[in-house]
Amino acid sequence: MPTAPVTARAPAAPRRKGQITAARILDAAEELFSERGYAGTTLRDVAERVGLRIPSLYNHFDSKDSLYAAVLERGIGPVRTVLSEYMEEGRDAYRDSARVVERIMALLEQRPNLPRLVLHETLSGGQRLTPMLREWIEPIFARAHEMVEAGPAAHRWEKEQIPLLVLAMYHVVVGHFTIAPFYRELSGEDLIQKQALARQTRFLRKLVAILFAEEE
Amino acid sequence: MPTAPVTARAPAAPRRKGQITAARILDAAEELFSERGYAGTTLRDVAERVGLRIPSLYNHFDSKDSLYAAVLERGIGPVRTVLSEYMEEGRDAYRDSARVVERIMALLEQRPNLPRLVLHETLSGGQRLTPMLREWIEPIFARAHEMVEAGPAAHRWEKEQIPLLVLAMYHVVVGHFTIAPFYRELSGEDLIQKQALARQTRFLRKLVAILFAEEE
Amino acid sequence: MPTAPVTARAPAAPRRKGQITAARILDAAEELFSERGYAGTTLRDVAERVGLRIPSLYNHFDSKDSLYAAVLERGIGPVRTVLSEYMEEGRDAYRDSARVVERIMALLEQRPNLPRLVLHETLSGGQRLTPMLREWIEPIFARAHEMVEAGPAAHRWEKEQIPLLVLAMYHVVVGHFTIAPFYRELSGEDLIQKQALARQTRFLRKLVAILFAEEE
Amino acid sequence: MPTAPVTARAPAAPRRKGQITAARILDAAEELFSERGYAGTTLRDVAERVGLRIPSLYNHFDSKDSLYAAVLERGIGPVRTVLSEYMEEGRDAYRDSARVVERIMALLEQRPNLPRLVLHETLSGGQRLTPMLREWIEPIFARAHEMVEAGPAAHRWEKEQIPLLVLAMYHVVVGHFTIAPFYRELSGEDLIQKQALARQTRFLRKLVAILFAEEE
DNA sequence: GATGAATGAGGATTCATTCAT
DNA sequence: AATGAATGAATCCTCATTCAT
Repeated sequence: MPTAPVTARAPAAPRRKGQITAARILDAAEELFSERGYAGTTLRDVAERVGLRIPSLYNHFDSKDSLYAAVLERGIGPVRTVLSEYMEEGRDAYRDSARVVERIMALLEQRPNLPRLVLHETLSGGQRLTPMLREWIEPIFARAHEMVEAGPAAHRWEKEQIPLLVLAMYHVVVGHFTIAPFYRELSGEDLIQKQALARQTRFLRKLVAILFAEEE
Repeated sequence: MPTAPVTARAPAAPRRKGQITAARILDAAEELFSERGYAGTTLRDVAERVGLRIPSLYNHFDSKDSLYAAVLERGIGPVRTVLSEYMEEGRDAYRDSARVVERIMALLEQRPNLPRLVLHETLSGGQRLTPMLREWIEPIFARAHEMVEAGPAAHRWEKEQIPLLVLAMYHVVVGHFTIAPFYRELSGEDLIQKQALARQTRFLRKLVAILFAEEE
Repeated sequence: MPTAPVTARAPAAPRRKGQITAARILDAAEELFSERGYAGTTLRDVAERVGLRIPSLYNHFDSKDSLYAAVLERGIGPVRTVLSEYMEEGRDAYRDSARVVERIMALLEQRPNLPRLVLHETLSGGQRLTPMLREWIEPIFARAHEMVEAGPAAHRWEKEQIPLLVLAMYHVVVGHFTIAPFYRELSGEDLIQKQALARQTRFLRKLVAILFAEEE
Repeated sequence: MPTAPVTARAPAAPRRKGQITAARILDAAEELFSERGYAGTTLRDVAERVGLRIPSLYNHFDSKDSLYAAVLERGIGPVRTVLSEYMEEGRDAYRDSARVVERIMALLEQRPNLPRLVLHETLSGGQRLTPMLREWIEPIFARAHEMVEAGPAAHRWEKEQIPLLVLAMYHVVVGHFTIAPFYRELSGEDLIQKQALARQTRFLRKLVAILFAEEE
């Protein structure tokens, strides 16, 4: 999907090559930015990985900064879409709460670099992301908050703990992806493999069940 | 040497001026490294924050790299100590499990930049940290694993989920600190303030109770 | 070829589109070169002003350098023609001396960027212009010199002052055009407008009259 | 004077070396900027001429731009001083009119690159100079205007010709310096040599005498 | 211990130019 | 004739580091 639809139909190949190159640049940049952060990534690295010379990058992006913005946008865009759909879905959101986690996991499976990308921003105060994320994350927190409050586990958590619970879920979901490269280095296991992700999804489902379940 | 053993002598005796300077450099560097990562932090930034000129830094540290190592060492050292104590403590570790979280939280309260520092390493595969952390984190995982297995909640979790559970706890503990600067930007609330940390500790205690509790 | 001999054919027949484009490029380049000099002008600027993309310029000119040469040639050509005519005209050149100024002013009115263009060359030692100008300017100086010597004001000026007088006239004529953009910025008045040029021409006539007049 | 007072007295050599270097950079930059303009001058050229590496320039100036500004300021400063003195001198300015020319010539003899420097700015509309020169040149024109109007030659020139006359004098004075490198290329003679300058000053004095003299 | 000055290495960016389409 | 894409060379500038003072 990143590399353009490539809908393969023969005729009218309009500017295809350029867009493919642009997508390849985005792919390379995404990996590097998510791994090394903005400052730690050089255009030389990006160009090398794509198999281009540095100035060629400028045929597709105006600057390192705008390349970074494009990477971020491409990654966040779909998530934003899914989440905003979810936001508006229905009032009985609690019932879907388990499904949300799965949908997000499915999404991140497609773009496993995204959490690391976002985390880099997060670590530095998110100067770049804040405007973008404020409108994205804020309603989610609000929604989640209200969801928990209305759910069966409401009485289990003090009101002031609910944000912490939401944050905790966020950390567990996102953390799984962010720790992956390090975990691989440490244990040899790749947490992002299909199988590992399935396991984690199951785990998350259970976690939700336990934490949001009614206390008997 | 940079970490300044605080050579105890007369307690009122002011440390050598040089050691004070070194500590101030470490402080500044810690903040910057944890916020911007290694590549994103320049010696100019560090020097400016300390109120020195760049070459003066070299009177206290051999290189940017060794400054970074010193920051890491100073931060991680105490944690390592506490944890290794804990590792060797006794076999009835489960009983202490709740206390561990609190001790770690108390530790991180002293050095709230540490998680972000470590996370930066983590994100990039931890080339720098791996050797250091392998010996630190690995036993913890092992220990935790065995702890959970021996605990009352063992039957609740499938065997293959236990590492995920441990990781999850790690993410929740660490994530709280790493998201702090961003959360402040977003909501204005400082998650690292004494009060917020106390609340989070309470929350964690409950979390542990729920997740590790015996299922009735 | 760039200067487009205007291959005469049917006078009404529109020049080839290519030639029109070439002329538009020359126009844009002339303005930019005269304002910013060779180094300060980029092909991007030129292309933008013409409404083309950079590579298209190469359909009309071999290189930035040859474009510059073409601009220079197109500008200087006519002046050279007029002057060489004048050079050969007659021996009684003095009588025409007033007329020369007017003819030159008329010429420069058509191509007011030319003096700035030449001046840029002049400032840098004229590496590019010297060969072209040596054969152009030198005879003029010679001629002017001889003209003044033979004229009625000869006794007023010491022999060694005559070159300075000629140079002075040159500076006044050329300077009027070169200072124009700055003068406009400063005072709002455009020295190159028809009216202002007419005034300057009258002023020059008077100047010539005074400086070359017989002293009684 | 550019290279610092160097008042040679032995003691207290405070930061002498750095200022000397800075002055040498200014010297080199002045020559190059005046010859090739801002865009045509590279820091590599400057550094080479000074015998430094490029980054060293940044120990003395913040940027190419600020180096340029410093060159301009150093050059224009003294002229500004002299002229502002002159501006306020006395009401009987006409009597001094001849002397002004000589004083300006003396000044430019010290800093013969200045006119070319200024001319470069002038050619491009003087974006950089305008603010600086507006306050410098404008009063001069005003003053000169009033001077001529009050002088004995007033009736010779139409009122609207007076600014042209002032401009003409400006062009002759400045032009002599700006044409010098080209003239040397052309004729081998150096117009900036002491002797040549003396001759030009005499010529200017005569010119003033003629143009501002009473018509009999 | 602190710093001004110098510098090799490298980083982002621009520019003129080429080539295939 | 026009242009998207690619690129070698160069430009300004920053950075970590060294050294003499």
